[in-house]
Amino acid sequence: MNKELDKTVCTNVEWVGRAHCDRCHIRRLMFFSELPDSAFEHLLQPVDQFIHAAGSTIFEAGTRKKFIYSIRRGMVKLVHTAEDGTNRIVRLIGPGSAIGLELLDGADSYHHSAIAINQVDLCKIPVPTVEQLESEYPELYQHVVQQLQDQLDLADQWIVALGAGTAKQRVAQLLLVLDKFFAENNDEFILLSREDMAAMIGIAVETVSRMIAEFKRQKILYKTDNNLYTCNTAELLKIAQQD
Amino acid sequence: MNKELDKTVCTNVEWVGRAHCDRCHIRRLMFFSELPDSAFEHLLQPVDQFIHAAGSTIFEAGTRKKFIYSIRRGMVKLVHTAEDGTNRIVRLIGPGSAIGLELLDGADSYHHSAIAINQVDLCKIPVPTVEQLESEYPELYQHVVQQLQDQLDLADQWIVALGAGTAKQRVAQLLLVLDKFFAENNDEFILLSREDMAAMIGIAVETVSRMIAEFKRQKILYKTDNNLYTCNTAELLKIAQQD
DNA sequence: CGAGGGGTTGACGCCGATCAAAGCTGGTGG
DNA sequence: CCACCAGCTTTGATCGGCGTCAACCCCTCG
Repeated sequence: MNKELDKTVCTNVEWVGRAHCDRCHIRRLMFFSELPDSAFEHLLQPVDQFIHAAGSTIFEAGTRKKFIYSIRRGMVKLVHTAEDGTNRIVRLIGPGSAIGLELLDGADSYHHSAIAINQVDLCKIPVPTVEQLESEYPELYQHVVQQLQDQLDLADQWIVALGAGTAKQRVAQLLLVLDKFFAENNDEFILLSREDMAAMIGIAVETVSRMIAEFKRQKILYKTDNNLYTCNTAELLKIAQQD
Repeated sequence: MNKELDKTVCTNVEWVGRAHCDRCHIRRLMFFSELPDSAFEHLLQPVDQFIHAAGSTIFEAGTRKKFIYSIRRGMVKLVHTAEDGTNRIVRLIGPGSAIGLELLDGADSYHHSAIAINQVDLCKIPVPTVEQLESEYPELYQHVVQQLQDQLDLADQWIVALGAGTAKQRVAQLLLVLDKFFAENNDEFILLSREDMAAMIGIAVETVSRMIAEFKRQKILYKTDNNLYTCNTAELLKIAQQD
């Protein structure tokens, strides 16, 4: 695979302000969805809101911080970097999901690196605050369980869909995943860099490029805007599953 | 991949008896490890213990049962079967781990099929019983979270180690995984069928066979007993990571 | 304007899928 | 007890897909 060492990593982060969960207008999507407003009156440590620029690192694998992050907007990749510098994207995380949950479970450092793909808007929640709220409101456990189960399903889907088949099938599957990922808003989705796509499905960058180019030529993949695309899902499904 | 339809599935199951969790001598390994003995006095529905023969199905994906299973002994494979009959092994589960946890989270059917690899000894726990105990003893949530997090880590490891690299590297990684899986007892481990190994790492059966044969010839993999093997982990690591 | 990064395309060689056939093993029944 | 068979494993031969190296294009930014 590709063995590029980290180029200068952009870590452009902007502090938006203290989060006021009791007044959050998307709270039902977020990590504290089940809690009553009163839960936030005496937090051990405050929750802060940040905006990360595209490409900036949210946290790095192995570092011993004590925060989990709930994604409000944008798309995050979880990356595993091997000793030899090879890195593999293990999961894509979007709005409403949380990352760094391994810290809630005795882990003393993050298991992956988390990097913003586009501009990401998130809440940074201290672990002690989560633990405090868990003890006061056991229903929060339900939410953690839900989050973990969802991510486990994602990981399994990753193994099944993106880890087998020919290069063309995998790219088709990947496009379907991206399409579904953005489905809430509209049919359009952001096409990732070829390098990211290659790191997701474990094939060479050039091969990804060839397949994408072929799909474009066959009008299975249309460009609608700058790097917004639409795809013919029926056709992609056929390709992904043939033989 | 291989598209064999289900041959006659062996479902040889033997009921061992009612489980008495309060007297279980391996309870600290099991699903109810944190609970006091008194917790089991008034269970909504009883916990039963079973022995599954090698190859027998514990549950099938999509079926609407209401039980989770805690593995006492043996090895279980979680299998995803695609529409075209292709099946892929998504995870290996061993003693102390639980399967079917998706039911605790609103899922109305199992996400995978679970099949015993060798003889498996397990406890069959009704979901209502778990929910009852969860409400009485919130610390049980911690254990569920732990289980899910462990399985998520396994899935990620699967993606990283078994989903990339050459066929030789993947087989080497797989042997290392098997070795670690059995590490508690001794160095020896059971070598799976070529078909299972192929379904884990997404390559052809014949290729797996070739690689295994090559490792045997190079004395990196020794047969010690019937189908018990030992491996030279240092050498395998070198192979798995080279370039 | 040049430099640099990402994307596309071409040429080539090797890895691994596929098809085919031949050991090997355990189980079954005569 | 042996013959036979079915299923698994091994090995060989062939061919296509894809990784690799390399050149070129396009766009952005200094």
